[in-house]
Amino acid sequence: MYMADKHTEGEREFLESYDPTAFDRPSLAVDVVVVGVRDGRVCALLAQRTEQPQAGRWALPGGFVGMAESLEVAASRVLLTKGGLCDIYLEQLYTFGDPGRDPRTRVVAVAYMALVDRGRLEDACSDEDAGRLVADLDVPWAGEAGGPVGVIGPDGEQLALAFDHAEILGMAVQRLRGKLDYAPVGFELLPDRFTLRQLQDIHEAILGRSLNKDSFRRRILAGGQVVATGKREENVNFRPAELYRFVNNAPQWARQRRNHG
Amino acid sequence: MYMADKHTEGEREFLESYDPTAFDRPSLAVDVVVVGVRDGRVCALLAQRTEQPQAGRWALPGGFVGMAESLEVAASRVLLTKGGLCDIYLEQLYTFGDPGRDPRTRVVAVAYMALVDRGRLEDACSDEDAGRLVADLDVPWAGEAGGPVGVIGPDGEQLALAFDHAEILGMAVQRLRGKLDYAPVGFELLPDRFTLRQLQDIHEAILGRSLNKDSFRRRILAGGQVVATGKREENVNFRPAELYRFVNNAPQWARQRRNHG
DNA sequence: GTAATAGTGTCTTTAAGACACTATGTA
DNA sequence: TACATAGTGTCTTAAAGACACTATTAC
Repeated sequence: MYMADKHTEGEREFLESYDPTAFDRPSLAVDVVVVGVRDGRVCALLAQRTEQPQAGRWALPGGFVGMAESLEVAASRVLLTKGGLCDIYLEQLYTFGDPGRDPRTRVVAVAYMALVDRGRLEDACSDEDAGRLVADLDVPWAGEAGGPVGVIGPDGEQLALAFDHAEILGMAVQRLRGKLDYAPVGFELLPDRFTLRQLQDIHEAILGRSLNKDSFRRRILAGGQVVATGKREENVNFRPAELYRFVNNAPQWARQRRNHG
Repeated sequence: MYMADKHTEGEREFLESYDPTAFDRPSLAVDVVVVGVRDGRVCALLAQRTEQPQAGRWALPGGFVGMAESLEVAASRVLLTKGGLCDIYLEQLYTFGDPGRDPRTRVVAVAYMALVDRGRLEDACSDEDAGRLVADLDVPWAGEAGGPVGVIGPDGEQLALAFDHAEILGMAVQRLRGKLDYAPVGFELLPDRFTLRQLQDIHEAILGRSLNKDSFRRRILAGGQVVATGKREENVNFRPAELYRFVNNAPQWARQRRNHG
């Protein structure tokens, strides 16, 4: 057995018991939660499984990690080959490794979360392929409690998720909510130019509750991460709002945590 | 190649390309950062490597993940066999998978963080074994910036860390700092009965800065997570402080996130 | 008594929530 | 003009920081 022998000392046991070919080892995969916000609801990209096991169920895009490939590169590859997306924000979420989470064999999945604006999300989905779908999330808990999260299909029905992917989606929502008050999450989910109202809608969708308009504006404007462009939105039936853009001025107390790579 | 074939559709490529025996796959290990606080400094358990590669350098306790073993169980096993510790707080930190992080072969490490009070930490270290050490951390950044973290030996010298373990320690410090204001971190690092001053010392050590005494007391007492025991500390040369204990009253807005298992 | 730290009361400052009000676009 | 939303000013409230003050124990 690989298990450490208690009778040897220190790190020696670690090395002596190590033989890269002698033992079975788990398969290693990455699964990517591609998150967007659409009409005030958080949504994610899913693909319907066509083969056993779990045929017909909806799964996160994923793939196995190659021997010479970093986890981030594997996630980017999945994003490109299964969603046609590149150059988007990506961060590691959590690693799911319960034996039995995949009925075929032991598969440990490193989950990543990608944030895309609505336009790019719909491009990823409109690849004619009927097996792909952007589904709204149904979060049954408030605050940061956490737990599994369901998905709602285009006709309002609950979709069946494959494996432990409801848990992975739950972790993504939990992480998003937690990051919202110290990281520029919203800007990854919006186009380059956006109104403060659009940004507030994003925040409200992620948190699952409404926010105070005045306080939100004050907080965002005081934060110094947005700057007015002098331009205004068009094609609206009422007073058009100022368009802002995100600036990464990285103040000294910078709290950004991008890829930890 | 494992890489998805772009010419097939949906999840089919995922399944067709999958053969659990056909391809090399990374080894999977867990590394555990056993964190404590000692004399106002955050410290961690390390073991000196006795064999190549990286012989003489200091490493986190770790071990390979068995085929039928969950990641949490593997981390608990490492904690028990390499530190004699059981039944302590454990949470997943981050997964480190850069090719080349281990010179022997591709090893992906799921890092966990364990929190122990000072007494148990010193028990873990005092196992006569000279290859084991509890070392103070040297955090070269403020706030939540993140980055590698060094360790200081008993004579004040900087110790050489193995592999990417300085990065893993950095992630542990970053996570601890981030959790401090919404999770009952300090209680895991203290004995059952503690004074508010001890709790404040823990917070200050983790954050690396001093805190306002009044505000800290108000915040902790208002939080409802501690209750006075009516007893006082003993063997001090001045007015003894009230001893408190932690209560998990789990209010409805509960923000605890223990093991995500 | 003195020294040293525990613990309280209160003022100031800061940021969020509430809400009334003005501004500016379309139809 | 009416209407709908954008954006501002100000009052209230809650929590943190500052600081003076009292309390209690060892010596």
